[in-house]
Amino acid sequence: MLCFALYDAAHAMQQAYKPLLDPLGLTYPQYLLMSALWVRDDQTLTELGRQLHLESNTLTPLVKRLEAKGLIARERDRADERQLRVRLTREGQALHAEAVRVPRCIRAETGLSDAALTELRATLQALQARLRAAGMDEAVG
Amino acid sequence: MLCFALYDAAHAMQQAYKPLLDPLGLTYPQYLLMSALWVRDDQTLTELGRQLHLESNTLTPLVKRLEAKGLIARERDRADERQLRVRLTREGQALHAEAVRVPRCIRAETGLSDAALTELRATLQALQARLRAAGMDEAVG
DNA sequence: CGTTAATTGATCGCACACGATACATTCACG
DNA sequence: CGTGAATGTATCGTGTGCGATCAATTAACG
Repeated sequence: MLCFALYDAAHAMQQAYKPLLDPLGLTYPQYLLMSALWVRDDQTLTELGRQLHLESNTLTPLVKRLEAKGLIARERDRADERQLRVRLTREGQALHAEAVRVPRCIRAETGLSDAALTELRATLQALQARLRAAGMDEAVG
Repeated sequence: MLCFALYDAAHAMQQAYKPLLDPLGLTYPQYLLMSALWVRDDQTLTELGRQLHLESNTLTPLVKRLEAKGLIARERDRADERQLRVRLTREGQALHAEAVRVPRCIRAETGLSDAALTELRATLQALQARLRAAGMDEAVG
């Protein structure tokens, strides 16, 4: 059962992150969203949704909790007030410095070589793309 | 970011299962639990938890929902009344026949060869084991 | 210019998942 | 035997995720 191996490994990964993220006051999905903003700041909700493959019904409360922590700011786009722009606050930017060591700790725990890690990541990305493409076909056909 | 690739692929897998599980009236975690019972019937909650890596606070409502659907039966062990034994009902056993085609459909969607699928599964199992082992060490140390 | 269609977020309800805790049952020890 | 520790399950609160739906804003069309 590949499906269970994937489900199980994802849970194990989330639990491995937990002790590292707790001191930062972040949950795992919150960390992923912050990571997206650390790569590129000032994105709209739709843009973040496209990257994380999450809908507004998941993102809206997620973003609101990060706002409540003072890590990000939410404001409407002046040009198109339908769009919500999400930006890092000074605290949110500062947290990046503390968070940089997190992925290194995880990489150590996985015990994977650089090559193995890169290959696994590529395999998973391809798998995800295939599964989503199959889903799209089905919706069309 | 391996962590996101894993997170994302697991979500894609869950979404790929959805259209196949909807006709069966099962969610993805419910399907995984049923699969465990289809492999070995009449297990205690703790045994199921060890296989799925889930706690009682997740399993109890999950099992109750499957009981509400009439797929399983919950009853206390006669010898040790602390333990809850979970058994398939006739309907639960019958559902197995309808569910056998599900993993084949998914395997087709992944586009993975037998060898690639086996290797990926092994890699994920090893990764899960490493991450959980690292977590145990930390708890001890 | 005004009505309609499309886009964007937000809201609601349901189902996990987990930490912390409570409770009942059984076991171990004196 | 009786009492406290250990075991097994259930409950509570928080935080995702998603389907369905709604409101607000903008764009498109006659």
